[in-house]
Amino acid sequence: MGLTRPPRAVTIDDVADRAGVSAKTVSRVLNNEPNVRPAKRELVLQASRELGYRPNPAARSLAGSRSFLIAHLHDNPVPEYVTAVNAGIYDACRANGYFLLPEPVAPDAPDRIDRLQSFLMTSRADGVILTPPLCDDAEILSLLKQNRTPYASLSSARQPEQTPVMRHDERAAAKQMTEHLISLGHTRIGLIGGPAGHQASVGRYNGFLDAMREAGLDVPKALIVEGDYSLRSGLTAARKLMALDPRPTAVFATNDDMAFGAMTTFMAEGLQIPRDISVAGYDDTRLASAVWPPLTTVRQPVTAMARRAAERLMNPDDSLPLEEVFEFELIIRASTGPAPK
Amino acid sequence: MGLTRPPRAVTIDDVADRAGVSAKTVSRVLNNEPNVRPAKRELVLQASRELGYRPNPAARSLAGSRSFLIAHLHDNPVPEYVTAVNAGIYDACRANGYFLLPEPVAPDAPDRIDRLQSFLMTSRADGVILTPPLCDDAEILSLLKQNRTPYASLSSARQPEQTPVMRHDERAAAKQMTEHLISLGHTRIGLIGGPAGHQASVGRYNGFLDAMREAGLDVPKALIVEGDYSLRSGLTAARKLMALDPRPTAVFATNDDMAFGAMTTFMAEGLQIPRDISVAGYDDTRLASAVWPPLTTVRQPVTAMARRAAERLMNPDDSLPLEEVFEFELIIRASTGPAPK
DNA sequence: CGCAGGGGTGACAGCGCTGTTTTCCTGTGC
DNA sequence: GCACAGGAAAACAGCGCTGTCACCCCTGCG
Repeated sequence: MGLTRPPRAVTIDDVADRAGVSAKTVSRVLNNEPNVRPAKRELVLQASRELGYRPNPAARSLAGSRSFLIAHLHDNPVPEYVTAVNAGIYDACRANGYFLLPEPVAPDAPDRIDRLQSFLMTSRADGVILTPPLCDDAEILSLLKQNRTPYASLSSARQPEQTPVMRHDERAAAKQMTEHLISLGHTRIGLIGGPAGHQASVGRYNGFLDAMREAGLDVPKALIVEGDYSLRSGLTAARKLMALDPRPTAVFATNDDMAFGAMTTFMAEGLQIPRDISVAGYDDTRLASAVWPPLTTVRQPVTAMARRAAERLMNPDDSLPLEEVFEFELIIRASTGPAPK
Repeated sequence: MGLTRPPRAVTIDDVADRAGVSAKTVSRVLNNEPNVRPAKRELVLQASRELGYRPNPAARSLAGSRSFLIAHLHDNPVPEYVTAVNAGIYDACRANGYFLLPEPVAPDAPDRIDRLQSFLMTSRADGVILTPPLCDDAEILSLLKQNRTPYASLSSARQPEQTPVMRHDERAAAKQMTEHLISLGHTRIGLIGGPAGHQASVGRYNGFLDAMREAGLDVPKALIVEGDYSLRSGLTAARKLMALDPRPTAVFATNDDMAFGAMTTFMAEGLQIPRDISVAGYDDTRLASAVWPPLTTVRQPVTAMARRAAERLMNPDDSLPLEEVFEFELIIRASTGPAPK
């Protein structure tokens, strides 16, 4: 059983021989270590190029006791989000000679901590990237700490440890989106929020309140419905909002999936969007521009944030601020329009 | 620069000492090699359990000259597809002690062959999973052959080499879908096909023709429009179909994204789906059930196929047939309905 | 009762790198 | 012209496993 392939030739010794230097010097050159005369450096580089030499990662790992692996722990149910994050980490890894190891974490599995521990020990990943909602999971953070595994996160929550955090200002974004709706004449605006435990939910919720309050608008409890970022929850939340009298003329769902769910409910009930009701989302997933009408939403630079997080992990620099804040962008499309008279 | 972490303790020697056997015997037990007496086997297993021993993958790779890495080369633009494939490979890898290494391949980059070569040499992946449309790329197949890298594919095309191929019967699926439309009374059915070079396109196209021909229905050239599996191409293809007189009463898009594009065009033009025009897709992506109206489509067991492909790669068995055919499923939803009078 | 044959086991030598130590060399100051 | 510091380079010893081979001991058979 199992795969075995004939080993390939070129080793560091071949390069050393060809360049007329020691293996260690080759190692120094290829790892950009100091104390090599430029002439020799060039010699080594050329020999390496001519032979098409690629260091054996297993040997490097074993000798250097690092794996050149960055793990991406993910439990986000939206595949596009995971893909976007992966893309960013991948870029950074490639540029630094690391590899990306994506590792799904079952959100509610009771043995997820054990499995994660096992993953950390078997993979020997040098560092870990955390994304919401995993990044706010205290158990996991403490497991990482205990394993002394460095990590960086894409999160909005305050982190308990001194680790790099990439984020955008969700509160400001949600506020702007709400202001957009208000500027269209809406006064009864429903909010479909995320689960209360979820940190991203808090910022978005507060941003919504900020805008409403500043505009002097009332926010009755009934206008705020809790979802869980799933499409299905958007469906049912929208049904609750529809049942109100008077019903809201606009709905801000705090992620695109719930917005899609809400749109489906409204359209199934015969409402026209945005003529009868406006809908806004959050995240600018791929389908936001694909559905009809295309969805007004907020775009955060997920890939760039992930890239940066991975870079920070591979090139630690204590002089950098732990937190980096990225720009978001309001994407106004056809799903939001003037409030009906 | 770079990450370095304090090495962790437990090695194979620790386990050997505790069990009172040689390191080699521990190795034998943990690799399920024969010639170990049950009693000793149990001893080793227990010692290993007590110490929480995890073999160092770098050392295993170096000594055994295999990387325990399965690469997933992907250039499919639909993130959900890639995610579904990843999930399957991941499962199989986990069960076999391998790791999954996803590697994006830029579809049209001129240096993609060089980059891939470099990837194969640096990663030392033991095997590769190929998905459409990459799996039909002759240059890449020959590169793999040349590197003696084993691979398995999810493909519909006949493979030039003796490698495992997981597929479903696209022609039959497309035929069934077309028959579904015909049974609803449609006679003028438009087809939005994939790019001509794309192998999956051919089967779906032929299945469509099969059904039309069997029903004795005419298929004028104008009813067949070529897309490229992107949402945008669905948009424009639908516009061409709308311009026809008489216009089709149903459209079969050979993937969901193009179907979404078509739906958007139709709805933007004021048509109601399925009252005025029916739309069917292919792939059952996550959003097929999320848009309004939910999309009638074909589901192929992508994850299961990917899992199997990876299993076949890790446990080669010449007695198995190279090709395995998986069941598809017609998912009838609300986007298709009776033909208008 | 002796011997071939084979299963069970351990000793040993690397896999291809890098960290550490040691040696060599070059340039400086007096 | 010589001692010496410190940079450049090589020597060396592993990292933690697995492949190979030698060995032992047991069985079955003549």
